[in-house]
Amino acid sequence: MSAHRQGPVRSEAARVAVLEATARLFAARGYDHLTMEGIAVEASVSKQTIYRWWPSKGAIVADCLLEGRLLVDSLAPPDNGDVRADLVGWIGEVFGVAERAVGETLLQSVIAAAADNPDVGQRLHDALAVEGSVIDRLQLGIDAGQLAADAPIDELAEALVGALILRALSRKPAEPESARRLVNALLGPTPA
Amino acid sequence: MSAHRQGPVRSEAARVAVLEATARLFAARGYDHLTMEGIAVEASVSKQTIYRWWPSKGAIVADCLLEGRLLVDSLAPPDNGDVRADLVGWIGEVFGVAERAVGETLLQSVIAAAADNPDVGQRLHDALAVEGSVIDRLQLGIDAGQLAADAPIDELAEALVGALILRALSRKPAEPESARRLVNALLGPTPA
Amino acid sequence: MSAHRQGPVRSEAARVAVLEATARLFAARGYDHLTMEGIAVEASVSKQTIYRWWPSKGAIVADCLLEGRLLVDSLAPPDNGDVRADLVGWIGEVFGVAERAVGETLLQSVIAAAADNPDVGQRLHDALAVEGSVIDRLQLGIDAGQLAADAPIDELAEALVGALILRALSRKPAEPESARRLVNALLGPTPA
Amino acid sequence: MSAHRQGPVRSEAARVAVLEATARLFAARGYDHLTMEGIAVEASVSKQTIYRWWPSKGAIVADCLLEGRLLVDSLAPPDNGDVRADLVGWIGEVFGVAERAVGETLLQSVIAAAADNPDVGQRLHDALAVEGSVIDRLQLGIDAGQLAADAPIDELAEALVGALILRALSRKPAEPESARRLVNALLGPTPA
DNA sequence: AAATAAACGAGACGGTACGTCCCGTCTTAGA
DNA sequence: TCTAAGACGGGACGTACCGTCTCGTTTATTT
Repeated sequence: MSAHRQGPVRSEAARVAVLEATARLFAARGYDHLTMEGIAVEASVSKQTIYRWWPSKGAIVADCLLEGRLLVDSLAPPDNGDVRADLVGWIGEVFGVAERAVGETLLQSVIAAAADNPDVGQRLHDALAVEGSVIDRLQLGIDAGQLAADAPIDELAEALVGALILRALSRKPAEPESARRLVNALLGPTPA
Repeated sequence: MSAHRQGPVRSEAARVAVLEATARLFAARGYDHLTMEGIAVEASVSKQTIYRWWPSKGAIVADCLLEGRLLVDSLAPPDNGDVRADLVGWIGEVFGVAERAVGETLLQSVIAAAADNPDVGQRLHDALAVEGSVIDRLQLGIDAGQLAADAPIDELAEALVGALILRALSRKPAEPESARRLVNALLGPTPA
Repeated sequence: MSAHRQGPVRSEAARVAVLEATARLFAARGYDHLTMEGIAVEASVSKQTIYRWWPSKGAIVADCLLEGRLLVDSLAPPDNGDVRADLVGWIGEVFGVAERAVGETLLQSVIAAAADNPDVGQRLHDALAVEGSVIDRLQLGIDAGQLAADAPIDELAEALVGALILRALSRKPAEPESARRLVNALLGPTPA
Repeated sequence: MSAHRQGPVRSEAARVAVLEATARLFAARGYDHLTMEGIAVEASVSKQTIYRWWPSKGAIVADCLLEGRLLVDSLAPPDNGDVRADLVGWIGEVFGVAERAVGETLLQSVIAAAADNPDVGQRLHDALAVEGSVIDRLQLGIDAGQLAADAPIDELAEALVGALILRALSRKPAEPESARRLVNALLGPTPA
């Protein structure tokens, strides 16, 4: 007598194969062109196995995001001493990553996934605006005396990332000068 | 002698029927559930007529946006005297509009459309951040002496709208308090 | 060790439903008005299921023919003792069957199908001229001493059926007298 | 004041262009692939002009047939002295013509057209079995004493042409030997 | 060990929508 | 008033995926 179930357990190999296949296809063709059948074939897994563990392609993408398979670490702003300069540089890099993919996908694809699926939205928010990266960098700026001690870093991070997303959506090229203006508008000019 | 082409001219009735049908279905069921066939039926128009003039559903939605059939005027921030209070109220209203639709669609749907289609992205950017509304309201704030004369209103508008989009994507409920914090973070505290 | 493939097996129910629906629609509206979509609906089967197993409507019709779902047995010439009289009667019957359908279809429809699809052509040839019926009846005529022992029954059957087809194509009404002349021309006059 | 109608009369150029285009496309791609739009483009004529004068593609094909634009004169059996040999040779030639086209079309295409359109059927019957050619040749055979004076040439011609059509439909290759057997079966062996 | 049962690959199934082709009718401008 | 050009509503095409459902095989428990 026991609560243990009988039979084989979930295959880790299948789970990983699905996530890897998804990340691969996502990067290559974008969220829209991602299909359950395509993932199944790419992962050499049956559709049933996918549907057994994930309810939708959005859920798989959310898991990929959670495991850091989609947006690479290089998406964390660097720390070279100057908050403003670091953020300006980071913005350029983010767009660079975005444009690496076919067309210009990646960031837009993630946005599409987020618009389609609440989980992805949550994770996107966390990944970009919360879980460290931007907020941490701003905190370091405060510590270094480059920002006011009471700067509302949560809101600033949100606004900064939001502006980035808006630009990605509107396909405005991200010139350094415009990035600089944005950062200055949010953080104020460099103190004397 | 003439460059005029021969034959019947594009049917304005069909054009309008398609845009109206699209706006109707978009509002009712969201961008994802919007289909070319559905539009054709709703508009009592043949699919071929749609494909003759628009390459994709994204393009139709972009035209709707351009003609103001999707985001109603109520999306322009009001002018009751106080920039900050007006913007806070407006944010709530925007999310209210969004949630009016089935599920919680509208804004998210527009974002999905934008992620899917460059034209929609452009128009979204213009409609929300540029063509007046927010920027105009900020300018009025400067005129009223509530904002610094040299406030970078273009960038601030972009950041504000961006933050809104990010929140819509992450499905964070928009409590007034949080809206207030965001506005204060961007515009600075009310001057004495 | 096994060559058995895995997974579900072809649904016999679907196969039969398609053939029955095809036979029904074919008889009712003719080959030209037969459509893949119509068959799918009538058979309550998805189009994909049809295309999975048949490349074209011609192929489905060929299968119907093979299973005797289109040209009923009554198409075999009877044996009432006199070859010539039996064939004359049979010709009238064939045209009668043909005219039962809307317009005057059936035989013409089969011809259209045959012109359209090699398989149908083969089967039509076999069904009418070879696989028994006419040839068998001629053989009985030889056995009964009503035809010369060395009569070239294969060729005669072919010519007889061919003449029928030609008449069907040219929509000449099939009067008994003309049928009699045809039979006499091919089999020679009744021996004394 | 007069009964003459006003305005331009039917354009002979357009009429001929349509028939020529039809014959060209028919020979090149067969009856099934023939389309009204294709004819209009090929003939540099508007669809309306076609529909003004012909009710269907079948009717156009019938007109082509009537003007001898589809089945060339070479389809008349030659006269080299021996009816039987001439007919055997002619059968081979007919199939040769048929197979000249892409796939194997021509004769089959004509049959398809006949099955589709009563007029074409009539004309086909006349062109092949009546209006001379085969019947005339048989008459010459009678005159030459190679056939019985009372041979039922109308019926024999019909049977002969019918057998040809049946073979075309069933895609049986037409070997000379088999053609010879057919001719002998119909005309009887060469008299001593 | 045997029995049991879940997970797996493969893939057939009823559906929905796609984007294209042609139908036959119609509207417009030019000759 | 006939014509070329071509837009229109409609219907069918053949394809791609959806999410569900068998199959037969493989594997891990539990008797």
